[in-house]
Amino acid sequence: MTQTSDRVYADLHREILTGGRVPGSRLREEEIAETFGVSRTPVREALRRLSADGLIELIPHRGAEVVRWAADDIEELFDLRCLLEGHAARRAAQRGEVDLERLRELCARMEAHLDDTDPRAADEITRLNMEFHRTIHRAGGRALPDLLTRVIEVPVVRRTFDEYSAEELRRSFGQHRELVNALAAGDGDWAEAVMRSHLRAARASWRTHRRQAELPTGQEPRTPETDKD
Amino acid sequence: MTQTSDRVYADLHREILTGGRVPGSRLREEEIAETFGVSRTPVREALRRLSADGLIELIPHRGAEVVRWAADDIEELFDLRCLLEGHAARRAAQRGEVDLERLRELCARMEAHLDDTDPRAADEITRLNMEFHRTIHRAGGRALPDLLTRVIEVPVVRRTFDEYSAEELRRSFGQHRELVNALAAGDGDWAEAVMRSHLRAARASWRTHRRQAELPTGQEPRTPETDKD
DNA sequence: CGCTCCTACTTTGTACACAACTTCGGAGGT
DNA sequence: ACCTCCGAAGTTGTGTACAAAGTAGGAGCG
Repeated sequence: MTQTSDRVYADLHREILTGGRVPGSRLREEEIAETFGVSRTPVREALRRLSADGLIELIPHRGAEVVRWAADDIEELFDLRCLLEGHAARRAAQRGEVDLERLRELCARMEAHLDDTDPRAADEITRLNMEFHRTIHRAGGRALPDLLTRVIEVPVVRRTFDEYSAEELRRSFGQHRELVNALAAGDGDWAEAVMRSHLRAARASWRTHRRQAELPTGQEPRTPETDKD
Repeated sequence: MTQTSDRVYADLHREILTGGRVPGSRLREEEIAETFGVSRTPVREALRRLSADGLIELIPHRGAEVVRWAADDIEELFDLRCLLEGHAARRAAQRGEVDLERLRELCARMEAHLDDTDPRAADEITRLNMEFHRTIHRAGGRALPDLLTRVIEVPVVRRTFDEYSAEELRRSFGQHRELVNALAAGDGDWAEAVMRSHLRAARASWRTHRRQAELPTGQEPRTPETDKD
């Protein structure tokens, strides 16, 4: 659990989220064990944790495969995220234990990448943005962070901020700043409203880019394993 | 994963929820392995799953112990449950794919135990009630059931319907019936409202019985391992 | 030609042995 | 008397071997 297993988990986790492991592809224990140069034992533990995260599905005596999410499921997750993160923002504002300085620092670091043309800038923004939201989750209560992890990671799969236009980025960062203001004011209603609109905007953007990304490839009409569910 | 591990997981899960394993007590792999007559390997897998459920906490090189939940944390979980189950009820009503016949059957079976004096009746009602709520969760979307499991199981620890008075039971069952009506009507607002009041009532009952159970024992002021968190 | 059954292979599930880490106790020094 | 350091006991982490289950391919039969 502590060292080898953690490393395998973290690496597989990243591979799945960045698209190195395609949804539907199988994960064989031995193959992964060889790749990382470890035995199957820590690999198994890592796979169980990924399964608990909802990122892969374990089938008895058959192995694991990366979960495929239909568009409807992602829509549902956006709704849940809106609900739970709105709640987290409200609670964080009311309890007043949120680390405002840290949030402002994260805002500044994200804004510093506004005119950054380096392709890796999107990854960095994604990381900072995740940390920004997580900070609010933690301030919202004890049970919220774990719950939100399951809801957020999935729609984030294969999606980073490189799909955002400069204008969308600017608006998104502006909402972050307003969120910090609402939290600083201790106004739960305000914080929840900003968070909800922030996430609705993200969903709208996702819908737009999804349509653009879908048509060219043309691999959607098949729905290989989804139809039997 | 399939046979031995599942059995160990299910048994430990039940032991924790029924109070056989007290919060704060440690779980040693070897002891559990001997008790069940299996090796440590499936025991480890079961412990990881319980950890993912939020029922136990794993400490590297030290072992696992049953999670202690403070009263404030349980309050928070009731809030989240209210939020998510209300959402589930709304969605279930709007989508109209809920199995109304099954819900009515579960209602009838619960009501049949209203005048049952058998002490095991409370366990049966708890089981039926859980199934009633789960049916609605499933009708509310794909991601909701797993999410709600984590939120609901914890406050249910060591608590069954034997603490309910006959009047509380009757009111609770009446709310179930009204919920079915709201779902049948496809009225999302109605369904959500009924669900939320149903759960708020449950929380009020929990608060009352908690105060009664707390004072006699007098073991609360110590807070053994909680103070360091 | 198609269907069924059987065998061989692939992959996961469990047991067991050893290594690594943490913790607690006592001996020694200041 | 107290603090520090060292060592032994106990518990988890990892590696490896074997058992069990599932899957796919081909041979035999209808």
